[in-house]
Amino acid sequence: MALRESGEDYLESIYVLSQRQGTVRSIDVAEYLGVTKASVSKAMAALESTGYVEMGKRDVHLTERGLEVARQMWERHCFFVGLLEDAGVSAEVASQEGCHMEHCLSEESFEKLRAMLGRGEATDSTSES
Amino acid sequence: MALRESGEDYLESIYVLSQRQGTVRSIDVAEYLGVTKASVSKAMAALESTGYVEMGKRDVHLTERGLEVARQMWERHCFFVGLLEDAGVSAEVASQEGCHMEHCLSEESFEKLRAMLGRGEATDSTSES
DNA sequence: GTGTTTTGTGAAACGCGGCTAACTTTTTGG
DNA sequence: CCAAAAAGTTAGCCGCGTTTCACAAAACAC
Repeated sequence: MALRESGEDYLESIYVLSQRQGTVRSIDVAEYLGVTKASVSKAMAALESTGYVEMGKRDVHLTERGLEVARQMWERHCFFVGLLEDAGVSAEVASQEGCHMEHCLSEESFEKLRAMLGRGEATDSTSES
Repeated sequence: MALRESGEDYLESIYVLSQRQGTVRSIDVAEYLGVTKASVSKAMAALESTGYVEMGKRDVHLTERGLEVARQMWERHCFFVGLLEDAGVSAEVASQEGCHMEHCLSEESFEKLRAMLGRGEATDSTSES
Protein backbone atom coordinates (compact mmCIF):
# COMPACT_ATOMS: atom_id res chain seq x y z
CA MET A 1 0.00 0.00 0.00
CA ALA A 2 2.20 2.77 1.27
CA LEU A 3 4.66 3.47 -1.48
CA ARG A 4 8.05 4.58 -0.25
CA GLU A 5 10.52 6.90 -1.82
CA SER A 6 12.45 4.04 -3.32
CA GLY A 7 9.32 2.50 -4.77
CA GLU A 8 8.45 5.78 -6.44
CA ASP A 9 11.92 5.92 -7.89
CA TYR A 10 11.54 2.49 -9.39
CA LEU A 11 8.21 3.37 -10.95
CA GLU A 12 9.57 6.60 -12.32
CA SER A 13 12.53 4.91 -13.89
CA ILE A 14 10.37 2.28 -15.53
CA TYR A 15 8.30 5.09 -16.96
CA VAL A 16 11.26 7.02 -18.28
CA LEU A 17 12.90 3.96 -19.74
CA SER A 18 9.73 2.80 -21.42
CA GLN A 19 9.41 6.18 -23.14
CA ARG A 20 12.96 5.85 -24.33
CA GLN A 21 13.11 2.22 -25.26
CA GLY A 22 9.65 0.79 -25.37
CA THR A 23 10.43 -2.33 -23.46
CA VAL A 24 12.04 -2.28 -20.03
CA ARG A 25 13.97 -5.06 -18.36
CA SER A 26 15.10 -5.27 -14.77
CA ILE A 27 18.66 -4.78 -15.78
CA ASP A 28 17.82 -1.48 -17.44
CA VAL A 29 16.27 -0.23 -14.25
CA ALA A 30 19.28 -1.40 -12.28
CA GLU A 31 21.66 0.50 -14.52
CA TYR A 32 19.48 3.57 -14.59
CA LEU A 33 19.22 3.77 -10.84
CA GLY A 34 22.71 2.51 -10.07
CA VAL A 35 21.61 -0.43 -7.94
CA THR A 36 22.20 -4.15 -8.37
CA LYS A 37 19.86 -6.37 -10.28
CA ALA A 38 19.14 -8.22 -7.07
CA SER A 39 17.73 -5.04 -5.60
CA VAL A 40 15.56 -4.51 -8.62
CA SER A 41 14.34 -8.06 -8.47
CA LYS A 42 13.24 -7.64 -4.89
CA ALA A 43 11.66 -4.28 -5.54
CA MET A 44 9.77 -5.54 -8.57
CA ALA A 45 8.36 -8.43 -6.61
CA ALA A 46 7.11 -6.00 -3.99
CA LEU A 47 5.70 -3.58 -6.54
CA GLU A 48 4.00 -6.40 -8.37
CA SER A 49 2.40 -7.71 -5.22
CA THR A 50 1.01 -4.27 -4.50
CA GLY A 51 -0.27 -3.84 -8.01
CA TYR A 52 2.04 -1.18 -9.38
CA VAL A 53 3.84 -3.22 -11.99
CA GLU A 54 3.40 -6.42 -13.92
CA MET A 55 6.24 -8.66 -14.90
CA GLY A 56 6.21 -10.45 -18.18
CA LYS A 57 8.66 -13.17 -19.11
CA ARG A 58 11.36 -10.69 -19.89
CA ASP A 59 10.04 -7.26 -19.21
CA VAL A 60 8.41 -5.13 -16.61
CA HIS A 61 5.61 -2.70 -17.20
CA LEU A 62 3.52 -0.34 -15.17
CA THR A 63 -0.09 -0.98 -14.34
CA GLU A 64 -2.60 1.86 -14.59
CA ARG A 65 -1.96 2.56 -10.99
CA GLY A 66 1.79 2.46 -11.34
CA LEU A 67 1.66 4.65 -14.40
CA GLU A 68 -0.23 7.30 -12.57
CA VAL A 69 2.35 7.48 -9.83
CA ALA A 70 5.22 7.35 -12.27
CA ARG A 71 3.93 10.19 -14.39
CA GLN A 72 3.33 12.26 -11.33
CA MET A 73 6.86 11.67 -10.11
CA TRP A 74 8.34 12.46 -13.45
CA GLU A 75 6.35 15.65 -13.68
CA ARG A 76 7.64 16.72 -10.31
CA HIS A 77 11.11 15.71 -11.20
CA CYS A 78 11.02 17.97 -14.25
CA PHE A 79 9.50 20.75 -12.24
CA PHE A 80 12.10 20.76 -9.51
CA VAL A 81 15.01 20.24 -11.83
CA GLY A 82 13.81 23.11 -13.97
CA LEU A 83 13.36 25.29 -10.95
CA LEU A 84 16.85 24.60 -9.69
CA GLU A 85 18.38 25.10 -13.09
CA ASP A 86 16.64 28.42 -13.41
CA ALA A 87 18.11 29.32 -10.06
CA GLY A 88 21.54 28.68 -11.48
CA VAL A 89 22.20 25.18 -10.25
CA SER A 90 24.10 22.96 -12.67
CA ALA A 91 22.08 20.42 -14.58
CA GLU A 92 23.82 17.56 -12.89
CA VAL A 93 23.32 18.77 -9.35
CA ALA A 94 19.77 19.88 -10.10
CA SER A 95 18.95 16.43 -11.33
CA GLN A 96 20.43 14.74 -8.28
CA GLU A 97 18.76 17.01 -5.80
CA GLY A 98 15.46 17.23 -7.64
CA CYS A 99 15.32 13.46 -7.35
CA HIS A 100 14.78 13.82 -3.66
CA MET A 101 12.52 16.84 -3.60
CA GLU A 102 10.01 15.13 -5.79
CA HIS A 103 9.04 12.79 -2.98
CA CYS A 104 8.41 15.37 -0.31
CA LEU A 105 5.08 16.86 -1.26
CA SER A 106 1.51 15.67 -1.43
CA GLU A 107 -0.14 16.01 -4.80
CA GLU A 108 -2.21 18.86 -3.52
CA SER A 109 0.71 20.85 -2.20
CA PHE A 110 2.68 20.26 -5.34
CA GLU A 111 -0.11 21.61 -7.51
CA LYS A 112 -0.41 24.68 -5.36
CA LEU A 113 3.28 25.29 -5.47
CA ARG A 114 3.41 24.88 -9.19
CA ALA A 115 0.47 27.18 -9.65
CA MET A 116 2.11 29.85 -7.56
CA LEU A 117 5.45 29.59 -9.25
CA GLY A 118 3.71 29.52 -12.59
CA ARG A 119 5.91 27.13 -14.43
CA GLY A 120 2.98 25.46 -16.19
CA GLU A 121 3.20 21.84 -17.13
CA ALA A 122 6.66 20.44 -17.03
CA THR A 123 8.30 19.84 -20.37
CA ASP A 124 8.68 16.13 -20.83
CA SER A 125 12.14 15.06 -21.86
CA THR A 126 12.18 11.38 -21.09
CA SER A 127 14.25 10.79 -24.15
CA GLU A 128 17.22 12.83 -23.03
CA SER A 129 20.16 11.59 -21.06
CA MET B 1 30.80 12.35 9.82
CA ALA B 2 28.02 12.08 7.31
CA LEU B 3 24.97 13.53 8.98
CA ARG B 4 21.75 11.87 7.91
CA GLU B 5 18.33 13.34 7.58
CA SER B 6 17.35 12.09 11.00
CA GLY B 7 20.48 13.55 12.56
CA GLU B 8 19.67 16.91 11.08
CA ASP B 9 16.18 16.69 12.49
CA TYR B 10 17.53 16.02 15.95
CA LEU B 11 19.89 18.97 15.76
CA GLU B 12 17.16 21.23 14.50
CA SER B 13 14.79 20.26 17.25
CA ILE B 14 17.40 20.84 19.92
CA TYR B 15 17.91 24.27 18.43
CA VAL B 16 14.24 25.12 18.34
CA LEU B 17 13.61 23.82 21.82
CA SER B 18 16.56 25.66 23.26
CA GLN B 19 15.22 28.91 21.84
CA ARG B 20 11.88 28.19 23.43
CA GLN B 21 12.92 26.77 26.72
CA GLY B 22 16.54 27.42 27.33
CA THR B 23 17.41 23.98 28.51
CA VAL B 24 16.66 20.89 26.49
CA ARG B 25 16.29 17.35 27.75
CA SER B 26 16.07 14.15 25.75
CA ILE B 27 12.45 13.74 26.61
CA ASP B 28 11.65 17.14 25.12
CA VAL B 29 13.25 16.14 21.86
CA ALA B 30 11.37 12.86 21.89
CA GLU B 31 8.04 14.60 22.33
CA TYR B 32 8.86 17.24 19.76
CA LEU B 33 9.79 14.72 17.11
CA GLY B 34 7.29 12.08 18.08
CA VAL B 35 9.81 9.32 18.67
CA THR B 36 10.58 7.29 21.75
CA LYS B 37 13.11 8.39 24.30
CA ALA B 38 15.18 5.33 23.50
CA SER B 39 15.57 6.62 19.97
CA VAL B 40 16.69 9.98 21.23
CA SER B 41 19.12 8.35 23.59
CA LYS B 42 20.74 6.42 20.78
CA ALA B 43 20.76 9.38 18.45
CA MET B 44 22.29 11.65 21.06
CA ALA B 45 25.07 9.18 21.69
CA ALA B 46 25.83 9.13 18.00
CA LEU B 47 25.68 12.89 17.65
CA GLU B 48 27.89 13.33 20.66
CA SER B 49 30.48 10.94 19.33
CA THR B 50 30.59 12.89 16.09
CA GLY B 51 30.86 16.21 17.85
CA TYR B 52 27.50 17.77 17.12
CA VAL B 53 26.11 17.80 20.63
CA GLU B 54 27.30 17.63 24.20
CA MET B 55 25.38 15.94 26.93
CA GLY B 56 25.38 17.29 30.43
CA LYS B 57 23.98 15.43 33.41
CA ARG B 58 20.45 16.32 32.51
CA ASP B 59 20.48 18.29 29.32
CA VAL B 60 21.72 18.27 25.79
CA HIS B 61 23.20 21.17 23.93
CA LEU B 62 24.64 21.85 20.53
CA THR B 63 28.32 22.33 19.89
CA GLU B 64 29.46 25.09 17.54
CA ARG B 65 29.37 22.59 14.78
CA GLY B 66 25.95 21.31 15.68
CA LEU B 67 24.60 24.80 16.02
CA GLU B 68 25.69 25.69 12.55
CA VAL B 69 23.86 22.75 11.03
CA ALA B 70 20.81 23.32 13.20
CA ARG B 71 20.50 26.96 12.24
CA GLN B 72 20.87 26.11 8.63
CA MET B 73 18.14 23.49 8.85
CA TRP B 74 15.84 25.80 10.68
CA GLU B 75 16.38 28.51 8.14
CA ARG B 76 15.46 26.12 5.36
CA HIS B 77 12.53 24.88 7.29
CA CYS B 78 11.17 28.39 7.59
CA PHE B 79 11.86 29.05 3.97
CA PHE B 80 10.01 26.04 2.66
CA VAL B 81 7.15 26.32 5.08
CA GLY B 82 6.72 29.96 4.15
CA LEU B 83 6.84 29.11 0.49
CA LEU B 84 4.18 26.45 0.82
CA GLU B 85 1.98 28.63 2.94
CA ASP B 86 2.21 31.39 0.38
CA ALA B 87 1.13 28.85 -2.19
CA GLY B 88 -1.98 28.19 -0.15
CA VAL B 89 -0.97 25.10 1.75
CA SER B 90 -2.25 24.91 5.31
CA ALA B 91 0.21 25.69 8.06
CA GLU B 92 0.06 22.19 9.38
CA VAL B 93 0.69 20.44 6.10
CA ALA B 94 3.32 22.99 5.10
CA SER B 95 5.17 22.29 8.29
CA GLN B 96 5.06 18.55 7.83
CA GLU B 97 6.15 18.62 4.23
CA GLY B 98 8.69 21.39 4.65
CA CYS B 99 10.33 19.14 7.21
CA HIS B 100 11.37 16.84 4.45
CA MET B 101 12.26 19.34 1.78
CA GLU B 102 14.78 20.99 4.01
CA HIS B 103 17.09 18.01 3.73
CA CYS B 104 17.16 17.70 -0.03
CA LEU B 105 19.41 20.53 -1.11
CA SER B 106 23.06 21.39 -0.78
CA GLU B 107 23.79 24.70 0.86
CA GLU B 108 24.78 26.14 -2.47
CA SER B 109 21.61 25.11 -4.24
CA PHE B 110 19.48 26.32 -1.40
CA GLU B 111 21.06 29.75 -1.51
CA LYS B 112 20.54 29.99 -5.23
CA LEU B 113 16.94 28.96 -4.92
CA ARG B 114 16.32 31.43 -2.17
CA ALA B 115 18.00 34.19 -4.12
CA MET B 116 15.85 33.49 -7.15
CA LEU B 117 12.62 33.30 -5.23
CA GLY B 118 13.61 36.39 -3.32
CA ARG B 119 12.20 35.56 0.03
CA GLY B 120 15.12 37.10 1.88
CA GLU B 121 16.17 35.69 5.23
CA ALA B 122 13.60 33.48 6.81
CA THR B 123 11.69 34.97 9.71
CA ASP B 124 12.65 33.09 12.82
CA SER B 125 9.72 31.90 14.85
CA THR B 126 11.23 29.24 17.06
CA SER B 127 8.93 30.30 19.85
CA GLU B 128 5.73 29.40 18.05
CA SER B 129 3.97 26.06 18.06
C1' DG C 1 14.26 10.89 53.93
C1' DT C 2 11.58 7.81 51.63
C1' DG C 3 8.50 6.44 48.04
C1' DT C 4 6.61 7.57 43.63
C1' DT C 5 7.03 9.51 39.23
C1' DT C 6 9.84 11.09 35.58
C1' DT C 7 13.71 10.65 32.80
C1' DG C 8 17.47 8.25 30.63
C1' DT C 9 19.80 3.85 29.05
C1' DG C 10 20.63 -0.86 27.31
C1' DA C 11 19.45 -5.05 24.99
C1' DA C 12 17.01 -7.32 21.60
C1' DA C 13 14.17 -7.10 17.64
C1' DC C 14 12.13 -5.33 13.32
C1' DG C 15 11.39 -3.29 8.62
C1' DC C 16 13.52 -1.21 4.88
C1' DG C 17 16.49 -1.06 1.23
C1' DG C 18 20.48 -1.94 -0.06
C1' DC C 19 24.60 -5.57 -0.99
C1' DT C 20 27.23 -10.07 -2.41
C1' DA C 21 27.43 -14.60 -3.88
C1' DA C 22 25.66 -18.55 -5.84
C1' DC C 23 22.43 -20.32 -8.65
C1' DT C 24 18.98 -20.79 -12.66
C1' DT C 25 17.15 -19.38 -16.86
C1' DT C 26 17.26 -17.03 -21.18
C1' DT C 27 19.48 -15.12 -25.03
C1' DT C 28 22.92 -14.96 -28.27
C1' DG C 29 26.30 -16.03 -31.72
C1' DG C 30 29.42 -19.23 -33.89
C1' DC D 1 22.97 -27.04 -31.70
C1' DC D 2 25.56 -25.78 -28.05
C1' DA D 3 28.61 -23.06 -25.29
C1' DA D 4 29.20 -18.77 -23.31
C1' DA D 5 27.33 -14.55 -21.88
C1' DA D 6 23.62 -11.94 -20.06
C1' DA D 7 19.69 -11.49 -17.22
C1' DG D 8 16.95 -12.76 -13.31
C1' DT D 9 16.24 -14.98 -8.71
C1' DT D 10 17.17 -16.52 -4.11
C1' DA D 11 19.35 -16.63 0.28
C1' DG D 12 21.81 -14.47 3.60
C1' DC D 13 23.87 -10.39 5.40
C1' DC D 14 24.40 -5.43 6.80
C1' DG D 15 23.47 -0.63 8.48
C1' DC D 16 20.13 2.60 9.80
C1' DG D 17 16.61 4.23 12.50
C1' DT D 18 13.16 2.88 14.65
C1' DT D 19 10.45 0.14 18.50
C1' DT D 20 9.43 -2.40 23.06
C1' DC D 21 10.58 -3.79 27.38
C1' DA D 22 13.16 -3.90 31.47
C1' DC D 23 15.84 -1.46 34.38
C1' DA D 24 18.67 2.47 36.57
C1' DA D 25 19.03 6.92 38.17
C1' DA D 26 17.20 11.57 39.24
C1' DA D 27 13.75 14.65 40.63
C1' DC D 28 9.78 15.56 43.09
C1' DA D 29 6.36 15.62 46.78
C1' DC D 30 5.26 14.88 51.04
